[in-house]
Amino acid sequence: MTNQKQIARDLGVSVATVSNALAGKGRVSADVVELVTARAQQLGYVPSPAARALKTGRSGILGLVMPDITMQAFPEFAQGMEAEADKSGFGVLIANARGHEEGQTKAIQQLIQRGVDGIVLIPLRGTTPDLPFSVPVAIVSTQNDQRNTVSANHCQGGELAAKALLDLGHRNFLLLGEDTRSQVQADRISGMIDMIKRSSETLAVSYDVRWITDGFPDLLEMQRNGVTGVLTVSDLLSLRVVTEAAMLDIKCPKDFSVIGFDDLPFAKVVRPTLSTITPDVTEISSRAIAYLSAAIRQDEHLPKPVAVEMALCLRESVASAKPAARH
Amino acid sequence: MTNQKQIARDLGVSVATVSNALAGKGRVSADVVELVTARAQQLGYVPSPAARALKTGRSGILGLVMPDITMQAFPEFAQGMEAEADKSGFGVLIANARGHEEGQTKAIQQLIQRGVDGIVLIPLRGTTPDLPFSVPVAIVSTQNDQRNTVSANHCQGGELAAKALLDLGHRNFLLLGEDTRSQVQADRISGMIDMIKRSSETLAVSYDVRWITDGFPDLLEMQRNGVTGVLTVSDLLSLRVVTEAAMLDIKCPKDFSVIGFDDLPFAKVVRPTLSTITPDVTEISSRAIAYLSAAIRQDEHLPKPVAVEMALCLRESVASAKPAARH
DNA sequence: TTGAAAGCGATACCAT
DNA sequence: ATGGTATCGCTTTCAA
Repeated sequence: MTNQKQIARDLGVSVATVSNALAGKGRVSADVVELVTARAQQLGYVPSPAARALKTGRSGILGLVMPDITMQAFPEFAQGMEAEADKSGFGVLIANARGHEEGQTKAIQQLIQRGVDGIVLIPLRGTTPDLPFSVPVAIVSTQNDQRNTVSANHCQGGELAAKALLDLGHRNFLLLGEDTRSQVQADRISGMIDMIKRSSETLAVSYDVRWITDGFPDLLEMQRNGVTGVLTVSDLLSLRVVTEAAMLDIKCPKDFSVIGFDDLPFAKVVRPTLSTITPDVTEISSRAIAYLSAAIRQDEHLPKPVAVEMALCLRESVASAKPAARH
Repeated sequence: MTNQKQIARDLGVSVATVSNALAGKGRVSADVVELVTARAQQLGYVPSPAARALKTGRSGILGLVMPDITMQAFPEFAQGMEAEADKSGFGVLIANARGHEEGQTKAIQQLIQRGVDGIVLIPLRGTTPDLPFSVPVAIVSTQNDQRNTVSANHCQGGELAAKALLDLGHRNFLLLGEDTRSQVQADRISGMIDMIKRSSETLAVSYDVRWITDGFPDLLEMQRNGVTGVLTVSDLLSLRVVTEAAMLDIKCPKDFSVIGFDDLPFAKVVRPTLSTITPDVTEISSRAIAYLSAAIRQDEHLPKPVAVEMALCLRESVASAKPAARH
């Protein structure tokens, strides 16, 4: 591989000059800069990241720890992360917690051993990993998590979902979660409940919370109870509800409306297309990286924790409640 | 950060001894090894990857270039890649081609600038990127691609899907693709066709190939034509077919059977659960990495290109063809 | 404006 | 078995 020494020799200048010329810090005459960059180009010079890292103490690499790479919203998040990191000149090294706490700890250790400058951690549900002192960590969790650095505003997302159905005339709700240990899901559900309770002062509303770890709810019973609004914590659950219902000849959106979370790739494809609460992945990624950047350059003032607003995306899976369907 | 020099000073030995002790190459007395490792442990010593990379010329990092991170099978593949790379002591740096060829080229360049030892490339459909000379690249495409290093055997997968439905008595097929430019999809479809044609010597069979870029097929017409077997190139398409059909009161698997590809996460969740042809992601990843490992250590004999067998996974979306439904 | 030289931390060769 | 030291490629300080 071609290096600065070779360029220096070719041009009869010193490596220091080559380095300065390439760094563009203006210590060198324009002519020399011209010459050096031209020759560098010619030789296809690529600076050695190892040497630079050794000298500067920074690798320019961030680590991304996911609870389980097959987690639903991972692709979008990894994509957002990569794009935003790239804007700030960072590369992204991925690590997988493999679904358990030891894996998570190991993933963090490994990233450190690989010399990352900082880590973005999406914690496993229900765990509070002990963080390393050696590199800054940005935690993407939920606003109710003590150590949260940035997250979507899951409560507000839940409120948004509930409000959308309330506004369409729905009064009786099924709230569907998957895993009670997930703080994210708990926040989404609590947002939904808040909004429904708030409207109960002026309206006759009801809701029932179910977690599928206790078994999938009986949709026929749900219908008998006059439920027309289903709010789930994930598009995957929405998909399950819609298709299970179809097998019982309960049709969405004719018989009930449903809103999920995360705008997973299939949501636009399945019929009916699924309404969803979408996180602003770009904004979340960009803030996580801004936090790490600040921490890495040892800024005094680190960005305060924030919860990024979620947005409602209405598709075919919601419709107005028919008067007949109301209590 | 603590380094070898510090350990050497603490123990009154030389850095060379520390390095040798830690490397465990047996040049040092057992006592000293003991001492050194103990002190290293105490101080939480982590070797500097930058220094090691500079000296050895290897970063221990592989790059993974995806066509578009939101591509359907990405999470599984990234996970498999990361796990297999980890086994061989490599880290994985992700890069996103962002759906276009320039992005793909840029992604490759960037990984090189970050000092990766090798690259796993999943090419964008219909592109033949020019590869760098500086690092080895393993291409994961399809067996009909000249430069393929390892891939799933998409043809065989297509045959498997067709055979499964033929065996269940289906005779009239709709083959559904998404994008004609995709070599992977072309191979899957051609495998299906091969199998159907082969059986046409003894059976009365028919098939119709459609690409959804030409519009989504008319499922009512399909039913009128007596089609009971639907083979798609992706579970996402299967999902669309099943749910679009449900809206027309054409039920799967009562009225037709469907098999897709890739075993996407929702396939087990939607009702009916979707039958699919699954790639052996672990095997593919492991072979890609074996290839790169060999290329990196400049082995004479690089592994030959291989196509890894795909497997059939039968779920609720297929059933025997009812005699009445046959021609 | 340019150059010489000192490191960054680990490795490996050559002495001892 | 152990130590001294040159080296990897780059950045940065200090001199010229």
